[in-house]
Amino acid sequence: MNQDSISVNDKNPKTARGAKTKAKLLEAASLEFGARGYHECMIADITKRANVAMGTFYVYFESKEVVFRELVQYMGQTTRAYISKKLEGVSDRLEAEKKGLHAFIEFARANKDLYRIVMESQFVAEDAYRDYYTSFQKAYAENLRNASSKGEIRNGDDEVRAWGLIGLSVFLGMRYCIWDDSKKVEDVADAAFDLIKNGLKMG
Amino acid sequence: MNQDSISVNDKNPKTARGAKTKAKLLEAASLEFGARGYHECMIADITKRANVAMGTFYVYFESKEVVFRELVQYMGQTTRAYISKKLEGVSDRLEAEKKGLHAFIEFARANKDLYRIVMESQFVAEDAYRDYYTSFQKAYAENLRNASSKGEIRNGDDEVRAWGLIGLSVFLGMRYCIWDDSKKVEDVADAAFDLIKNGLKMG
DNA sequence: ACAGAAATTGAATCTTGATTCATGTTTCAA
DNA sequence: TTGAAACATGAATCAAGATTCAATTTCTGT
Repeated sequence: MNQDSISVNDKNPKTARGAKTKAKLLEAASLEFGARGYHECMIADITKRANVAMGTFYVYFESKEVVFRELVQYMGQTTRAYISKKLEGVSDRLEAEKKGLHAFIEFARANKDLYRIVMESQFVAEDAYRDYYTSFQKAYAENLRNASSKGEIRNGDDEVRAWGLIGLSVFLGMRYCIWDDSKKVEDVADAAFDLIKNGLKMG
Repeated sequence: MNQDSISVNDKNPKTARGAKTKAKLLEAASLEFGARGYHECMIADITKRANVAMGTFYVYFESKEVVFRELVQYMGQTTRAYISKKLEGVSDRLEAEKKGLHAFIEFARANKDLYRIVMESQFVAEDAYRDYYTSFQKAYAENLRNASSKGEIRNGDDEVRAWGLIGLSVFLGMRYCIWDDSKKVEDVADAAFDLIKNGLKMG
Protein backbone atom coordinates (compact mmCIF):
# COMPACT_ATOMS: atom_id res chain seq x y z
CA MET A 1 0.00 0.00 0.00
CA ASN A 2 2.87 2.34 -0.62
CA GLN A 3 3.17 5.13 -3.09
CA ASP A 4 4.12 2.76 -5.87
CA SER A 5 1.23 0.40 -5.59
CA ILE A 6 -1.37 3.12 -5.80
CA SER A 7 0.28 5.01 -8.64
CA VAL A 8 -0.54 3.92 -12.17
CA ASN A 9 2.09 2.45 -14.42
CA ASP A 10 3.53 5.65 -15.81
CA LYS A 11 4.56 3.79 -18.96
CA ASN A 12 0.97 3.47 -20.09
CA PRO A 13 -0.09 5.91 -22.73
CA LYS A 14 -2.47 8.54 -21.43
CA THR A 15 -3.85 9.72 -24.72
CA ALA A 16 -4.99 8.25 -28.01
CA ARG A 17 -1.87 9.56 -29.62
CA GLY A 18 0.31 7.70 -27.16
CA ALA A 19 -1.73 4.55 -27.54
CA LYS A 20 -1.21 4.65 -31.26
CA THR A 21 2.54 5.02 -30.88
CA LYS A 22 2.72 2.17 -28.44
CA ALA A 23 0.73 0.01 -30.83
CA LYS A 24 3.11 0.87 -33.66
CA LEU A 25 6.02 -0.16 -31.45
CA LEU A 26 4.42 -3.44 -30.48
CA GLU A 27 3.70 -4.27 -34.07
CA ALA A 28 7.22 -3.38 -35.13
CA ALA A 29 8.71 -5.35 -32.26
CA SER A 30 6.68 -8.38 -33.20
CA LEU A 31 7.94 -8.28 -36.77
CA GLU A 32 11.56 -7.68 -35.84
CA PHE A 33 11.76 -10.24 -33.04
CA GLY A 34 9.90 -12.70 -35.18
CA ALA A 35 12.18 -12.27 -38.15
CA ARG A 36 15.59 -12.16 -36.51
CA GLY A 37 15.16 -13.32 -32.96
CA TYR A 38 15.49 -11.54 -29.65
CA HIS A 39 19.23 -11.15 -29.52
CA GLU A 40 19.81 -10.27 -33.15
CA CYS A 41 17.15 -7.63 -33.09
CA MET A 42 18.10 -4.27 -31.70
CA ILE A 43 15.96 -1.51 -30.28
CA ALA A 44 17.05 0.70 -33.15
CA ASP A 45 15.51 -1.79 -35.60
CA ILE A 46 12.22 -1.63 -33.80
CA THR A 47 12.05 2.13 -33.52
CA LYS A 48 13.17 2.53 -37.10
CA ARG A 49 10.43 0.27 -38.34
CA ALA A 50 7.92 2.07 -36.18
CA ASN A 51 9.14 5.44 -37.42
CA VAL A 52 9.91 6.84 -34.01
CA ALA A 53 13.11 7.84 -32.26
CA MET A 54 14.95 5.47 -29.98
CA GLY A 55 13.97 7.39 -26.90
CA THR A 56 10.31 6.91 -27.65
CA PHE A 57 10.71 3.21 -27.07
CA TYR A 58 11.56 3.86 -23.44
CA VAL A 59 8.54 6.04 -22.99
CA TYR A 60 6.38 2.93 -23.31
CA PHE A 61 8.59 0.06 -22.20
CA GLU A 62 10.96 -0.39 -19.31
CA SER A 63 13.33 -2.49 -21.35
CA LYS A 64 13.79 -4.73 -24.33
CA GLU A 65 12.75 -7.75 -22.33
CA VAL A 66 9.51 -6.11 -21.29
CA VAL A 67 8.17 -5.69 -24.83
CA PHE A 68 9.09 -9.23 -25.51
CA ARG A 69 7.12 -10.43 -22.51
CA GLU A 70 4.18 -8.30 -23.52
CA LEU A 71 4.17 -10.02 -26.90
CA VAL A 72 4.25 -13.48 -25.34
CA GLN A 73 1.28 -12.67 -23.17
CA TYR A 74 -0.57 -11.15 -26.06
CA MET A 75 -0.03 -14.30 -28.09
CA GLY A 76 -1.37 -16.37 -25.21
CA GLN A 77 -4.57 -14.40 -25.02
CA THR A 78 -5.05 -14.32 -28.74
CA THR A 79 -4.44 -18.01 -29.27
CA ARG A 80 -6.82 -19.02 -26.52
CA ALA A 81 -9.46 -16.67 -27.83
CA TYR A 82 -9.11 -17.88 -31.39
CA ILE A 83 -9.26 -21.55 -30.56
CA SER A 84 -12.04 -21.32 -28.04
CA LYS A 85 -14.10 -19.38 -30.53
CA LYS A 86 -13.56 -22.10 -33.10
CA LEU A 87 -14.68 -24.69 -30.57
CA GLU A 88 -17.85 -22.90 -29.54
CA GLY A 89 -20.71 -25.31 -29.37
CA VAL A 90 -18.57 -28.40 -29.93
CA SER A 91 -19.29 -30.77 -27.10
CA ASP A 92 -17.74 -34.00 -28.31
CA ARG A 93 -14.10 -34.27 -27.28
CA LEU A 94 -12.84 -36.01 -30.38
CA GLU A 95 -14.56 -33.48 -32.55
CA ALA A 96 -13.02 -30.72 -30.45
CA GLU A 97 -9.64 -32.33 -30.82
CA LYS A 98 -9.92 -32.31 -34.57
CA LYS A 99 -11.17 -28.77 -34.85
CA GLY A 100 -8.72 -27.54 -32.26
CA LEU A 101 -5.79 -29.01 -34.10
CA HIS A 102 -6.91 -27.46 -37.32
CA ALA A 103 -7.47 -24.09 -35.70
CA PHE A 104 -4.10 -24.19 -34.02
CA ILE A 105 -2.19 -24.85 -37.21
CA GLU A 106 -4.18 -22.27 -39.06
CA PHE A 107 -3.50 -19.73 -36.35
CA ALA A 108 0.20 -20.52 -36.30
CA ARG A 109 0.40 -19.90 -40.03
CA ALA A 110 -1.28 -16.57 -39.67
CA ASN A 111 0.95 -15.54 -36.77
CA LYS A 112 4.38 -16.87 -37.52
CA ASP A 113 6.23 -14.05 -35.86
CA LEU A 114 4.39 -14.40 -32.61
CA TYR A 115 4.68 -18.17 -32.79
CA ARG A 116 8.41 -17.89 -32.99
CA ILE A 117 8.48 -15.36 -30.20
CA VAL A 118 6.64 -17.74 -27.90
CA MET A 119 9.11 -20.51 -28.69
CA GLU A 120 12.05 -18.24 -28.06
CA SER A 121 10.60 -17.03 -24.79
CA GLN A 122 11.81 -20.27 -23.28
CA PHE A 123 15.28 -18.74 -23.39
CA VAL A 124 14.49 -15.10 -22.85
CA ALA A 125 11.71 -15.08 -20.27
CA GLU A 126 11.31 -18.64 -19.15
CA ASP A 127 8.61 -17.90 -16.61
CA ALA A 128 6.46 -16.38 -19.36
CA TYR A 129 7.02 -19.47 -21.47
CA ARG A 130 6.02 -21.78 -18.66
CA ASP A 131 2.96 -19.75 -17.89
CA TYR A 132 1.97 -19.85 -21.51
CA TYR A 133 2.09 -23.60 -21.83
CA THR A 134 1.00 -24.41 -18.32
CA SER A 135 -2.13 -22.44 -18.84
CA PHE A 136 -2.88 -24.39 -22.02
CA GLN A 137 -2.03 -27.64 -20.40
CA LYS A 138 -4.31 -27.09 -17.42
CA ALA A 139 -7.30 -26.46 -19.62
CA TYR A 140 -6.39 -29.31 -21.91
CA ALA A 141 -6.02 -31.82 -19.10
CA GLU A 142 -9.32 -30.68 -17.64
CA ASN A 143 -11.05 -31.27 -20.94
CA LEU A 144 -9.56 -34.72 -21.22
CA ARG A 145 -10.59 -35.52 -17.65
CA ASN A 146 -14.18 -34.52 -18.31
CA ALA A 147 -14.33 -36.39 -21.56
CA SER A 148 -12.88 -39.56 -20.14
CA SER A 149 -15.26 -39.50 -17.19
CA LYS A 150 -18.12 -39.18 -19.66
CA GLY A 151 -16.75 -42.14 -21.56
CA GLU A 152 -16.01 -40.13 -24.68
CA ILE A 153 -12.35 -41.06 -24.70
CA ARG A 154 -10.09 -43.67 -23.16
CA ASN A 155 -8.96 -43.32 -19.60
CA GLY A 156 -5.39 -42.32 -19.07
CA ASP A 157 -3.03 -39.95 -17.30
CA ASP A 158 -4.51 -36.64 -18.36
CA GLU A 159 -1.56 -34.54 -17.28
CA VAL A 160 0.85 -36.52 -19.38
CA ARG A 161 -1.53 -36.83 -22.30
CA ALA A 162 -2.13 -33.11 -22.33
CA TRP A 163 1.59 -32.29 -22.37
CA GLY A 164 2.20 -34.85 -25.04
CA LEU A 165 -0.57 -33.60 -27.28
CA ILE A 166 0.54 -30.03 -26.87
CA GLY A 167 4.07 -31.01 -27.82
CA LEU A 168 2.75 -32.77 -30.85
CA SER A 169 0.91 -29.65 -31.99
CA VAL A 170 3.80 -27.37 -31.24
CA PHE A 171 6.21 -29.40 -33.33
CA LEU A 172 3.80 -29.65 -36.20
CA GLY A 173 3.36 -25.91 -35.98
CA MET A 174 7.09 -25.42 -36.12
CA ARG A 175 7.65 -27.85 -38.98
CA TYR A 176 4.60 -27.11 -41.14
CA CYS A 177 4.12 -23.43 -40.45
CA ILE A 178 7.46 -21.86 -39.67
CA TRP A 179 9.92 -24.06 -41.50
CA ASP A 180 7.76 -24.72 -44.49
CA ASP A 181 4.11 -24.01 -45.02
CA SER A 182 3.64 -25.60 -48.40
CA LYS A 183 1.64 -28.54 -47.11
CA LYS A 184 -2.09 -28.01 -46.86
CA VAL A 185 -3.36 -27.31 -43.37
CA GLU A 186 -5.99 -30.01 -43.84
CA ASP A 187 -3.47 -32.68 -44.67
CA VAL A 188 -1.38 -31.98 -41.63
CA ALA A 189 -4.34 -31.70 -39.32
CA ASP A 190 -6.03 -34.82 -40.69
CA ALA A 191 -2.94 -36.97 -40.41
CA ALA A 192 -2.30 -35.79 -36.90
CA PHE A 193 -5.89 -36.24 -35.89
CA ASP A 194 -5.93 -39.80 -37.11
CA LEU A 195 -2.91 -40.46 -34.94
CA ILE A 196 -4.42 -38.77 -31.91
CA LYS A 197 -7.71 -40.54 -32.33
CA ASN A 198 -6.63 -44.05 -33.24
CA GLY A 199 -3.01 -44.28 -32.28
CA LEU A 200 -0.61 -46.46 -34.22
CA LYS A 201 -2.19 -49.82 -33.48
CA MET A 202 -3.93 -51.66 -36.29
CA GLY A 203 -7.69 -51.36 -36.67
CA MET B 1 42.29 -27.95 -53.29
CA ASN B 2 43.93 -24.85 -51.90
CA GLN B 3 46.24 -24.52 -48.96
CA ASP B 4 43.35 -24.41 -46.54
CA SER B 5 41.61 -27.54 -47.59
CA ILE B 6 44.69 -29.70 -47.33
CA SER B 7 45.86 -28.30 -44.01
CA VAL B 8 44.47 -29.87 -40.87
CA ASN B 9 42.23 -27.94 -38.57
CA ASP B 10 44.85 -26.30 -36.41
CA LYS B 11 42.39 -26.06 -33.55
CA ASN B 12 42.55 -29.77 -32.96
CA PRO B 13 44.73 -30.81 -30.08
CA LYS B 14 47.92 -32.52 -31.20
CA THR B 15 48.79 -34.19 -27.95
CA ALA B 16 47.06 -36.07 -25.18
CA ARG B 17 47.53 -33.08 -22.95
CA GLY B 18 45.71 -30.86 -25.41
CA ALA B 19 42.95 -33.41 -25.88
CA LYS B 20 42.40 -33.49 -22.15
CA THR B 21 42.17 -29.72 -21.96
CA LYS B 22 39.70 -29.58 -24.82
CA ALA B 23 37.61 -32.24 -23.11
CA LYS B 24 37.63 -30.23 -19.89
CA LEU B 25 36.45 -27.20 -21.85
CA LEU B 26 33.66 -29.10 -23.54
CA GLU B 27 32.47 -30.52 -20.25
CA ALA B 28 32.57 -27.10 -18.61
CA ALA B 29 30.78 -25.50 -21.55
CA SER B 30 28.06 -28.10 -21.40
CA LEU B 31 27.46 -27.41 -17.72
CA GLU B 32 27.53 -23.65 -18.07
CA PHE B 33 25.39 -23.41 -21.20
CA GLY B 34 23.01 -25.94 -19.74
CA ALA B 35 22.63 -24.11 -16.47
CA ARG B 36 22.37 -20.52 -17.62
CA GLY B 37 21.80 -20.57 -21.33
CA TYR B 38 23.95 -19.43 -24.22
CA HIS B 39 23.68 -15.70 -23.79
CA GLU B 40 23.93 -15.56 -20.02
CA CYS B 41 26.98 -17.74 -20.02
CA MET B 42 30.29 -16.08 -20.71
CA ILE B 43 33.56 -17.54 -21.92
CA ALA B 44 35.11 -16.58 -18.60
CA ASP B 45 32.61 -18.83 -16.82
CA ILE B 46 33.60 -21.75 -18.97
CA THR B 47 37.32 -21.30 -18.64
CA LYS B 48 37.01 -20.70 -14.94
CA ARG B 49 35.10 -23.91 -14.45
CA ALA B 50 37.63 -25.75 -16.59
CA ASN B 51 40.51 -24.23 -14.65
CA VAL B 52 42.22 -22.72 -17.64
CA ALA B 53 42.89 -19.17 -18.80
CA MET B 54 40.58 -17.37 -21.19
CA GLY B 55 43.07 -17.59 -23.99
CA THR B 56 43.12 -21.36 -23.82
CA PHE B 57 39.53 -21.45 -24.95
CA TYR B 58 40.49 -19.93 -28.28
CA VAL B 59 43.23 -22.47 -28.77
CA TYR B 60 40.55 -25.12 -29.22
CA PHE B 61 37.52 -23.23 -30.49
CA GLU B 62 37.05 -20.55 -33.10
CA SER B 63 34.31 -18.87 -31.16
CA LYS B 64 31.62 -19.22 -28.54
CA GLU B 65 29.14 -20.39 -31.13
CA VAL B 66 31.45 -23.13 -32.30
CA VAL B 67 31.61 -24.93 -28.95
CA PHE B 68 27.88 -24.68 -28.74
CA ARG B 69 27.47 -26.30 -32.13
CA GLU B 70 29.92 -29.00 -31.19
CA LEU B 71 27.80 -29.82 -28.17
CA VAL B 72 24.62 -30.01 -30.23
CA GLN B 73 26.23 -32.44 -32.63
CA TYR B 74 27.63 -34.47 -29.80
CA MET B 75 24.19 -34.75 -28.26
CA GLY B 76 22.80 -35.92 -31.58
CA GLN B 77 25.32 -38.72 -31.89
CA THR B 78 24.98 -39.77 -28.30
CA THR B 79 21.21 -39.83 -28.29
CA ARG B 80 21.00 -41.87 -31.47
CA ALA B 81 23.60 -44.30 -30.16
CA TYR B 82 21.86 -44.69 -26.82
CA ILE B 83 18.44 -45.28 -28.24
CA SER B 84 19.47 -47.56 -31.04
CA LYS B 85 21.39 -49.66 -28.56
CA LYS B 86 18.29 -49.96 -26.43
CA LEU B 87 16.32 -51.05 -29.46
CA GLU B 88 18.77 -53.70 -30.62
CA GLY B 89 16.94 -56.84 -31.56
CA VAL B 90 13.49 -55.30 -31.20
CA SER B 91 11.67 -55.93 -34.45
CA ASP B 92 8.07 -55.11 -33.59
CA ARG B 93 7.33 -51.43 -34.16
CA LEU B 94 4.97 -50.94 -31.24
CA GLU B 95 7.46 -52.59 -28.93
CA ALA B 96 10.16 -50.33 -30.34
CA GLU B 97 7.92 -47.34 -29.79
CA LYS B 98 7.49 -48.21 -26.16
CA LYS B 99 11.13 -48.95 -25.46
CA GLY B 100 12.26 -45.95 -27.48
CA LEU B 101 10.06 -43.59 -25.53
CA HIS B 102 11.33 -44.96 -22.27
CA ALA B 103 14.93 -44.74 -23.40
CA PHE B 104 14.46 -41.20 -24.60
CA ILE B 105 13.05 -39.95 -21.33
CA GLU B 106 15.67 -41.79 -19.37
CA PHE B 107 18.39 -40.30 -21.52
CA ALA B 108 16.99 -36.80 -21.21
CA ARG B 109 17.04 -37.09 -17.42
CA ALA B 110 20.63 -38.18 -17.49
CA ASN B 111 21.64 -35.38 -19.85
CA LYS B 112 19.64 -32.35 -18.86
CA ASP B 113 22.28 -29.84 -19.78
CA LEU B 114 22.70 -31.17 -23.28
CA TYR B 115 18.96 -31.49 -23.65
CA ARG B 116 18.55 -27.85 -22.92
CA ILE B 117 21.38 -26.94 -25.24
CA VAL B 118 19.69 -28.74 -28.10
CA MET B 119 16.45 -26.87 -27.45
CA GLU B 120 18.23 -23.56 -27.30
CA SER B 121 20.11 -24.27 -30.51
CA GLN B 122 16.95 -23.35 -32.33
CA PHE B 123 17.82 -19.75 -31.53
CA VAL B 124 21.57 -19.87 -31.58
CA ALA B 125 22.44 -22.16 -34.47
CA GLU B 126 19.18 -22.93 -36.19
CA ASP B 127 20.74 -25.05 -38.91
CA ALA B 128 22.22 -27.35 -36.27
CA TYR B 129 18.82 -27.60 -34.62
CA ARG B 130 17.12 -28.48 -37.88
CA ASP B 131 19.75 -31.05 -38.71
CA TYR B 132 19.35 -32.60 -35.32
CA TYR B 133 15.62 -33.12 -35.60
CA THR B 134 15.50 -33.74 -39.30
CA SER B 135 17.91 -36.59 -38.90
CA PHE B 136 15.70 -38.12 -36.20
CA GLN B 137 12.61 -37.54 -38.20
CA LYS B 138 13.95 -39.19 -41.33
CA ALA B 139 14.80 -42.37 -39.49
CA TYR B 140 11.54 -42.28 -37.58
CA ALA B 141 9.41 -41.86 -40.68
CA GLU B 142 11.31 -44.66 -42.37
CA ASN B 143 10.58 -46.98 -39.49
CA LEU B 144 6.91 -46.10 -39.56
CA ARG B 145 6.79 -46.65 -43.29
CA ASN B 146 8.32 -50.11 -43.00
CA ALA B 147 6.08 -51.07 -40.12
CA SER B 148 2.93 -49.91 -41.83
CA SER B 149 3.82 -51.76 -45.02
CA LYS B 150 4.30 -54.88 -42.94
CA GLY B 151 0.92 -54.30 -41.39
CA GLU B 152 2.31 -53.77 -37.91
CA ILE B 153 0.76 -50.35 -37.54
CA ARG B 154 -1.97 -48.30 -39.15
CA ASN B 155 -1.35 -46.58 -42.42
CA GLY B 156 -0.93 -42.85 -42.29
CA ASP B 157 1.20 -39.91 -43.33
CA ASP B 158 4.54 -41.01 -41.98
CA GLU B 159 6.20 -37.62 -42.30
CA VAL B 160 3.56 -35.92 -40.22
CA ARG B 161 3.29 -38.77 -37.75
CA ALA B 162 7.03 -38.78 -37.20
CA TRP B 163 7.15 -35.04 -36.55
CA GLY B 164 4.19 -35.26 -34.24
CA LEU B 165 5.59 -38.12 -32.23
CA ILE B 166 8.94 -36.43 -31.92
CA GLY B 167 7.22 -33.30 -30.66
CA LEU B 168 5.33 -35.33 -28.15
CA SER B 169 8.55 -36.82 -26.79
CA VAL B 170 10.35 -33.54 -26.77
CA PHE B 171 7.66 -31.84 -24.74
CA LEU B 172 7.46 -34.69 -22.28
CA GLY B 173 11.22 -34.50 -21.95
CA MET B 174 11.01 -30.81 -21.23
CA ARG B 175 8.17 -31.10 -18.76
CA TYR B 176 9.12 -34.30 -16.94
CA CYS B 177 12.89 -34.09 -17.09
CA ILE B 178 13.93 -30.48 -17.16
CA TRP B 179 11.10 -28.70 -15.38
CA ASP B 180 10.43 -31.40 -12.84
CA ASP B 181 11.72 -34.92 -12.72
CA SER B 182 9.78 -36.18 -9.72
CA LYS B 183 7.43 -38.35 -11.74
CA LYS B 184 8.66 -41.89 -12.38
CA VAL B 185 10.03 -42.44 -15.87
CA GLU B 186 7.80 -45.51 -16.19
CA ASP B 187 4.64 -43.58 -15.46
CA VAL B 188 5.37 -40.95 -18.05
CA ALA B 189 6.47 -43.44 -20.68
CA ASP B 190 3.56 -45.78 -20.06
CA ALA B 191 0.95 -43.05 -20.25
CA ALA B 192 2.46 -41.67 -23.42
CA PHE B 193 2.80 -45.09 -24.96
CA ASP B 194 -0.83 -45.87 -24.35
CA LEU B 195 -1.72 -42.68 -26.16
CA ILE B 196 0.60 -43.40 -29.05
CA LYS B 197 -0.60 -46.95 -29.37
CA ASN B 198 -4.33 -46.59 -28.90
CA GLY B 199 -5.07 -42.94 -29.40
CA LEU B 200 -7.87 -41.25 -27.51
CA LYS B 201 -10.77 -43.18 -28.98
CA MET B 202 -12.65 -45.62 -26.75
CA GLY B 203 -11.60 -49.28 -26.96
C1' DA C 1 70.45 -32.24 -23.27
C1' DC C 2 68.43 -29.21 -26.86
C1' DA C 3 65.41 -27.22 -30.44
C1' DG C 4 61.24 -26.67 -32.08
C1' DA C 5 56.27 -27.60 -31.52
C1' DA C 6 52.35 -27.41 -28.66
C1' DA C 7 50.09 -25.41 -24.78
C1' DT C 8 49.01 -21.93 -21.57
C1' DT C 9 48.44 -17.41 -19.77
C1' DG C 10 45.43 -13.15 -18.64
C1' DA C 11 45.58 -8.28 -19.21
C1' DA C 12 44.36 -5.17 -22.87
C1' DT C 13 41.55 -4.22 -26.78
C1' DC C 14 37.48 -3.19 -29.27
C1' DT C 15 32.91 -3.68 -30.70
C1' DT C 16 28.25 -3.71 -29.99
C1' DG C 17 24.01 -2.05 -28.56
C1' DA C 18 20.88 -1.06 -24.51
C1' DT C 19 19.64 2.81 -21.92
C1' DT C 20 19.66 7.80 -20.56
C1' DC C 21 18.62 12.59 -20.62
C1' DA C 22 18.44 17.37 -21.72
C1' DT C 23 15.77 19.62 -24.97
C1' DG C 24 11.92 20.58 -28.03
C1' DT C 25 6.96 19.84 -29.57
C1' DT C 26 1.80 18.76 -28.97
C1' DT C 27 -2.27 18.45 -26.67
C1' DC C 28 -5.93 20.04 -23.94
C1' DA C 29 -8.42 21.54 -19.84
C1' DA C 30 -9.43 25.67 -17.38
C1' DT D 1 -4.86 31.98 -24.31
C1' DT D 2 -1.88 29.50 -21.50
C1' DG D 3 0.82 26.36 -18.86
C1' DA D 4 1.16 21.81 -17.33
C1' DA D 5 1.13 17.11 -18.68
C1' DA D 6 2.16 13.98 -22.45
C1' DC D 7 4.94 12.91 -26.15
C1' DA D 8 8.90 12.74 -29.01
C1' DT D 9 13.82 13.26 -30.17
C1' DG D 10 18.58 11.15 -31.05
C1' DA D 11 23.28 12.01 -29.83
C1' DA D 12 26.02 10.68 -25.93
C1' DT D 13 26.95 7.41 -22.34
C1' DC D 14 28.38 3.21 -20.42
C1' DA D 15 28.87 -1.56 -19.45
C1' DA D 16 29.43 -5.99 -20.88
C1' DG D 17 31.89 -9.50 -22.70
C1' DA D 18 34.00 -11.76 -26.86
C1' DT D 19 38.36 -12.01 -28.86
C1' DT D 20 43.43 -11.10 -29.37
C1' DC D 21 48.32 -11.48 -28.65
C1' DA D 22 52.93 -11.21 -27.01
C1' DA D 23 55.24 -13.51 -23.51
C1' DT D 24 56.07 -17.89 -20.96
C1' DT D 25 56.03 -22.73 -19.90
C1' DT D 26 55.82 -27.64 -20.97
C1' DC D 27 56.43 -31.52 -24.13
C1' DT D 28 58.63 -34.60 -27.43
C1' DG D 29 61.64 -36.53 -30.58
C1' DT D 30 66.42 -37.13 -31.53
